[in-house]
Amino acid sequence: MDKKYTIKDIAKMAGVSKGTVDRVLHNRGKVSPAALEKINEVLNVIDYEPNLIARNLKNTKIYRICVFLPDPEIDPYWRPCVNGIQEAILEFKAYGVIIETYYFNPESKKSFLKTHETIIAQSPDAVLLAPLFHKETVEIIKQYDELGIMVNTFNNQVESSSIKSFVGQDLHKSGRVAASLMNLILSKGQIAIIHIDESLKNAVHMQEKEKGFRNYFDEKKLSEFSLTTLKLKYSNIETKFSAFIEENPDLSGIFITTSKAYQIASILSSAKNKKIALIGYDLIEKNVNFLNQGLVHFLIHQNQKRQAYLGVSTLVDHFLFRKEIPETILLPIDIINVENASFYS
Amino acid sequence: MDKKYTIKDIAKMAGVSKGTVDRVLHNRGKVSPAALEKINEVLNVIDYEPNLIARNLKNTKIYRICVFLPDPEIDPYWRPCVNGIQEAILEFKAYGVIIETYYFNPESKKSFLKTHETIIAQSPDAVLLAPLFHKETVEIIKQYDELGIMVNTFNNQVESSSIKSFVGQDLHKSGRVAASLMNLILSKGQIAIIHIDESLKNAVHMQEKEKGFRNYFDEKKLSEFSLTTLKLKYSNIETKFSAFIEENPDLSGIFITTSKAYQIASILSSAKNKKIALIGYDLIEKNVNFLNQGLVHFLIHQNQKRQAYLGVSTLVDHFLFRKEIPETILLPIDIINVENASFYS
DNA sequence: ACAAAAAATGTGCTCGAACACACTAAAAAA
DNA sequence: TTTTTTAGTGTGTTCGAGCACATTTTTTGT
Repeated sequence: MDKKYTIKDIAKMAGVSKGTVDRVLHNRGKVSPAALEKINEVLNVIDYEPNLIARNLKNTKIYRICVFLPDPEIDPYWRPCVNGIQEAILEFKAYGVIIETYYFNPESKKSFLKTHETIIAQSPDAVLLAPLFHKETVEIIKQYDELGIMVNTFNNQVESSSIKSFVGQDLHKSGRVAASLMNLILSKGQIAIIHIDESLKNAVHMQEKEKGFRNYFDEKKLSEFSLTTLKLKYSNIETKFSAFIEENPDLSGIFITTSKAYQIASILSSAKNKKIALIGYDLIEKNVNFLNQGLVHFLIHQNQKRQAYLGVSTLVDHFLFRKEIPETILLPIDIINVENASFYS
Repeated sequence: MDKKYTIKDIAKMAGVSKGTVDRVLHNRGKVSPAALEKINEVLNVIDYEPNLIARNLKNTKIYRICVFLPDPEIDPYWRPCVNGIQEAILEFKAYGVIIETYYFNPESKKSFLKTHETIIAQSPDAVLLAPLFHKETVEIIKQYDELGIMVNTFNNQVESSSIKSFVGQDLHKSGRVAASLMNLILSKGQIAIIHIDESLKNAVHMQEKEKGFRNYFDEKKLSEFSLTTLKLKYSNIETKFSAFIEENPDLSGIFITTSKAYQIASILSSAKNKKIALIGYDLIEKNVNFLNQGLVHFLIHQNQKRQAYLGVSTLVDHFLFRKEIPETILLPIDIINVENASFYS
């Protein structure tokens, strides 16, 4: 009853050879109607599942997957991705899957394209890609497509018909989540939406979050709040933000659309400023420190590690186990405060 | 460089036969010091990883894992677990792993022990167990141990030296998480901690959550709050709770330690009561409905589905891939509000 | 009716690890 | 010296799917 049936079993039951069973199962070669019927009869009765282990054993092909992402040395946001990929490397090494990471400078389209060339030269079976530059991304995806290289994207969404899959988060919704939390902490006042980013290549990212954030307040008709947007660059954070605080004494909440909440928290802490509600992104160490100090109220966990891991593992599942690659995997928008933070790192 | 080395490769390189390499790798049989050294030399240079696929192919053993949990028909709390197990069944069927579920009546120790007998009769390789009755659990675990059946537990923690592993959540911490959210919604007032449970077998569970909840308020010295505990049984919820509301007009928050928040929300909604902050557990449909209506503010996601899935998959990983079973897997305490709920189901 | 072509079916090898078994050579016991 | 033991090594088979190739059967053409 529980027995695992093999092709040999089926052949014996149907009174044919395993070759014929194989032809029926894979719909290849010539099979007489009589044999077809006999085998189908058996297949209808028993519950045949091919042994994936045996199937893959024969397949000595080594799969090469290249992961193409910004250099975490330049933008530490990508550091957790590397960990997720590392995990995948160890897990799938034993299955003959080689996973390699290639970094590019997120500031430089040239570096992006150059890294792309390097990857092409490796002739991988698939590429997992963090598509920062829209136009260039569409271009290189076209190239991969022509070379028959499967492409999967993560973190940033790009609309292209050649893209098979995307792993990431709904940024608009994550902005709304932040807004709902802000609305819980505060009952009125001015709220600043602050974009801080070194590369400014994440403009779409940040804007999407802002839209979601504003959308929540608009939808709920929360007129007792006023929302201001502020863009900061690495070089001018301290001066520009201090000036902003000065000009807006009623500021009661800040939503930081990137993982740089700690920079704002740090300025606020040294300024011994009155309580301002702070909501940011990502469980990086500096952010968690300020969360523990009570200066940051909530962090939204983007789970880059899992994004990268899933990006790779769906590809591996496809190659090794012929699983279908889901079109989009949207990771949950985890709400983190000081009490549950420890479980997410 | 990237090559996957096989035992045959090593044998050739060391100038011995694959049998000798096998003896060295598995430390069995007799090997001359000379051969040992030659092989170790090769092993030091290359990075040999046995092909798990080939290893498992030979192993035609069918593993039987029995999952032992309360009947979801009696307590719907366990419904998601069944889904998680179903997922595991499909995923591991192809590897010759049979996973069967056995239900017991959570109200009846007799049913618990009877189901246990049924499972013993199956002589499984491992059991995944939701240990409701403490004394009986310790007893049956001893039996499993003597029969060489591996035991893994989930959801409820039981201290026993024979238990190999536990998958669940830190209940004390989850109480603290609820408290921190409550403290965010309210600035003062009376808060009720309500225990609702049909079986009352989850007493330890609920108490642990209450302890964590109270611990938060104690630790923060939030004297502007007063905490009251209320125990409700299925039969008397409506009357007893209505009376409680009447007696406590200042009640401003309720923390429900089980998944029955919807029952309280339903009473509050029909009573057209003034805003009372509600925090409960579990993303069951009725709870999510009240979350969407704004009557429930937060739900804490216990992720029973994942608990059950991980409970099974760690066992499978152990049998199939000889992975070590982690002693405890603590799932994150997910904070859910109306904005991010959709991503968790 | 016979050869040739086409259709249908069966056989046998491969993948890599694991392990049983056969075998050789050297050491110990007779 | 011959026999027995044991240390050490190699060979060969198994697992199940997949596929190339060989073989048999049937059909077609002349």
